[in-house]
Amino acid sequence: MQPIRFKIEKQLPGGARAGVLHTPHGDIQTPAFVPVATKADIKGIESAKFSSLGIQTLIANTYHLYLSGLDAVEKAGGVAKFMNWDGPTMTDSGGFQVFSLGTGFGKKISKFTPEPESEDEMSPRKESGRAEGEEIRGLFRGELSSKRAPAFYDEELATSHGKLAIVDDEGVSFTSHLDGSLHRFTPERSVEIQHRLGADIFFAFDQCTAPTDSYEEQKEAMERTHAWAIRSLRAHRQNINANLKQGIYGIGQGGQFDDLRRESARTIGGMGFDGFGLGGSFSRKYGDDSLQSALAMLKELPEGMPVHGLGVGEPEDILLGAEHGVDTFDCVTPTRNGRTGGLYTSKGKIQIPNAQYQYDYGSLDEGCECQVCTNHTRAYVHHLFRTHEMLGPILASMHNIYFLTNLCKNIREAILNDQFEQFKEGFLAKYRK
RNA sequence: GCGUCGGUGGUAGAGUGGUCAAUUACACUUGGCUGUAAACCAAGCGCCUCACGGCUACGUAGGUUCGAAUCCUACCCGGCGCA
Repeated sequence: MQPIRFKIEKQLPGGARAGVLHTPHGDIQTPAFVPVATKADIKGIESAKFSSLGIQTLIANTYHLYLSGLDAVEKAGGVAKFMNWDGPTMTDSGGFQVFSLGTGFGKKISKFTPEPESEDEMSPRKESGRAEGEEIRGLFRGELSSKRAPAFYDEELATSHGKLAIVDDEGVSFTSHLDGSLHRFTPERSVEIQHRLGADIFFAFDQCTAPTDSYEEQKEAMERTHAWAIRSLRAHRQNINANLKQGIYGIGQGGQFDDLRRESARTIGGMGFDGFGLGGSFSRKYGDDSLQSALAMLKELPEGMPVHGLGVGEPEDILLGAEHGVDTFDCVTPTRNGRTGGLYTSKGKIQIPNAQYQYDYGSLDEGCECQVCTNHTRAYVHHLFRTHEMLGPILASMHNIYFLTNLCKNIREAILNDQFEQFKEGFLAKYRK
């Protein structure tokens, strides 16, 4: 029996759908928002509070837990048990870190060739650093036997421009952002770690890109992601025990190019994954709306395959995604914004530390029924931020999470009641006011 | 009373003849944050101006100097010591 099963309860002609995602640790009513628990915690929020905030599941991170805590998590019986959370969990593959640790940002990231050593400086410090680098190079070079000249790890290159990671076709080499130690991920390694983390749903190792990357770069990353998807899936299928308990989602890429997106969806969709992840980076700072392109993938996927939007978390984007049939959304927005003073309200985002809220004794978001809004005022949360009390970021994060889980809940109900359009228009009219 | 050290922008605290409207931190104002290297980052923060630029400023008042927050004199205020 498959660990992950998805049942669509109702689907609208435009694609929006309400469903139930069955996992070994319970059902997820979709569309659903999935808070990010990078290092086995939703920053600032204890697991006992999850349910009251509408949280049905969460997503932890392979990269971070691999660097610290993997053994402890595994011995505890997996991320969920470790956190004392009895609901479903997911883990991300670490693929995003390949991007966020510096291979992205429009830079060339693959197939570096060795530079002849320059002999211009003789300081002992330089010397020892280089010696270490040489060792690493030799190691990685020796491991690889593909006909294509694989990239190798070059410490100097990696740490220049603030980069910590270098990609090649086999995998990615990176230095820990914590202590600078050297590591390497491959699809097989990512899957193995995710087996040990034991989430109900985990993701294939992929290469994330930015919408500012060129067509060639997007294509290359997409093709590499496809190759890694096959390897991830194969690695997973070889572990029978894990197959009984965990489902694996493949990730499609393609950036801002619809044709690549469609090709990626068809390719990944046809591999036999339990679900599909919309890959990419949808931050507005890139100025390009690659989310629209990503949504082009939905029509290419096998019917009934659950779809997860990776890193999609602004209310407007969740609405847009759900409208096209995205079932689950994970994002750091509620916790990161909350921690830094940004609050989601039905009338748009506000900065609670701003001076105008000092004597505002109204609730954070009028009409919100979350435990923060029903118990505290804007003035109080403002004060907590001004005095740097940790409760401020906690309360703000809690409210934001509720705001997004509740948004998804409302979307779901609207779909089931054939009122999606009305709900969407009503929400946006107020939110964008 | 004598001696001595010190008085700098909202605060603390650099600067000790020109490159000083004045380092830095905090505070303050406002932005930003989309698979978390993020309890973070950025910008602004004397007055006027879109800007170029101008004006007023480093206890107060004078003075030396081409030029002073920086040197001198007096005074005011504060710390410390001696009476």
